[in-house]
This record gives sequence, C-alpha cells and structure tokens, in this order.
Amino acid sequence: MPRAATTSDAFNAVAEPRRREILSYLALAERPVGDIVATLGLQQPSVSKHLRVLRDVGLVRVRREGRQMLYRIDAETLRPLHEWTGQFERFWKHQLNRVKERAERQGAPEADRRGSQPKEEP
Amino acid sequence: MPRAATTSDAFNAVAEPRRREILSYLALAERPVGDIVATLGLQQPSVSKHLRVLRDVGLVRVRREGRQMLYRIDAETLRPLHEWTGQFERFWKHQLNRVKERAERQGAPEADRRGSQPKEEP
DNA sequence: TTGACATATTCCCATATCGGCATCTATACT
DNA sequence: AGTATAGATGCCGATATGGGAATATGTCAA
Repeated sequence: MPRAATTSDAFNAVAEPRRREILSYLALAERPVGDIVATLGLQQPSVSKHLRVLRDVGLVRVRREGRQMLYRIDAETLRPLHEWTGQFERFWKHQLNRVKERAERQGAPEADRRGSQPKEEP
Repeated sequence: MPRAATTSDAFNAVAEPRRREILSYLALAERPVGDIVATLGLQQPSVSKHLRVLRDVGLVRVRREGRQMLYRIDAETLRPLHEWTGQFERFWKHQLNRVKERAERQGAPEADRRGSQPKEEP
C-alpha cells in the first residue's frame, strides 16, 4: 500500500512545500494562476496541478473571471490541523516543561516506572 | 521526482494517520512499543517502522529499558506546524470573516480588481 | 548456553507522486 | 474566422511508500 493520496486530507495536501507556499501566498489575497506562477517561480502546469490538489481537499476555491481563474483560500479546512497540533502545545508552551522533563529523567529515582504515567500536567 | 520523503520534515511525517495516532498516544505518557501495538491494534513491525520515521524527524525520542524501548514524544518539532497553520487562524477565528467575505464578494462593486489586495485585515 | 521475549530490519510489491513536456480547452481580441 | 492568452490535462519516468511476512538483533532468565 503506497502513501495515502495527497488529496485524502489536508495533512497530506499540505505536506508538499510548494503547496504550502501557494497557500501562504493566497492568504494575502485572491489571485489568478499567473500571479502564483510569477511569484513563486514555478512552472504553470505544476501550479495548476498543485491547485487541483488543494481544490480537491477543499483548501482553496476557484472563480472564473474572464480567462483567468481566481483562487482564494478556504482555510477552514486547515483548522483541524491547527487543532491537532495544538494538542501538543503544552510541550513547548512554558519552559517549565524542560524543567519537569529533566526532573523526570533524572530525579524521582525509581518512584514510577514502566506503565505508570509520568504525569505531564499535574 | 517522487513525493518528498516522509522523513524530510514533520509535515510529511505527520501526514500518515497512524503516525498521528502514535503521537497522540505518546502524548499521554512515555510508552514501550508493545503498548502502542496493543493499544492501536497495529502490527509490531509496522509500529517499529512508523516510530523509525518519527524518530528520524525528531518527533520522538527513545530510551532503552531492559528489553523494551521506551518512546516519548518530543513535540517541539511539531511547533512549526502549529505555527504555520496558525497563520491562517484569522480565517476561522471570528465569524466576522464570513461577513467580510460576503462583502468583498458582492459589495465594493468594481472598486478593486485583478492585482489589488482585497485586504483581509484592516 | 539455551530459550523466551521485545523490538528492529529486510525483502517484495502495488501504487500515487511530482516534474517536464506537449497538448487541449476556453475566453478574449481584432 | 483566426489568433493570442490563461489555464488545465495527459503521458512519461524515477522513486519512496506502507503493508505483509520472514528474519535479525538484543536482552533477560534459568
């Protein structure tokens, strides 16, 4: 079984750096494909394909405007990603954790062991 | 050119659902491989491989304890991901945006056009 | 030592990927 | 109608992937 399709969810779609760049760029404003090509310095077909993926997972929306296609972001789809990562926020939020980690690693000699929770948050 | 390696960065490593599950599980406490296998119901070799990837990108750390390998999360690596997605937070944070979007799409008829920024935040 | 247990690594395979290049479609312009 | 412009799609090839099964490595225990 190969890797999950890039279009399977936002996580996979966003794994590609170029796609991230495109999204960041589109966060500024709605833009036609040509602008993306010019700004990011990618091949036009390449951009179209990336946009296709982003479109399939619902990260962007399109709208025709004469011969151009105007892409705008639909970041709502990115929310789960932000929230999922937020689950681990406590691990970096306060340097306090560093202290705690050291303590757990060195101190508390054999108080708890395999199977017990090194309680991260009291 | 194939997709970037899963070990190329946290974005790619985390694109795999099973790897996300493992991380969430490890967020609770340091755990030996066997616990992960039992809890997530995956094959042992599969878990080992996933852990290998997570290890390579620095999302987890290992420590030997007798015959078991105790894995613990090193979520610091996840921080860039959280921050990158945070860049788009304003798109969902307040419903205000919905209002603004409607306004931009319909109102302001032909004031700005191709090339001008539909300023998202005043 | 030998054996049992915990985990890691290797090999095989079907598949989706991204880039490059060529081509197709759709709209506009004269 | 004919041409130019904006984008999309199709085909190709090299490659890393994740699952499965088998096997290897490492540690403890008798």
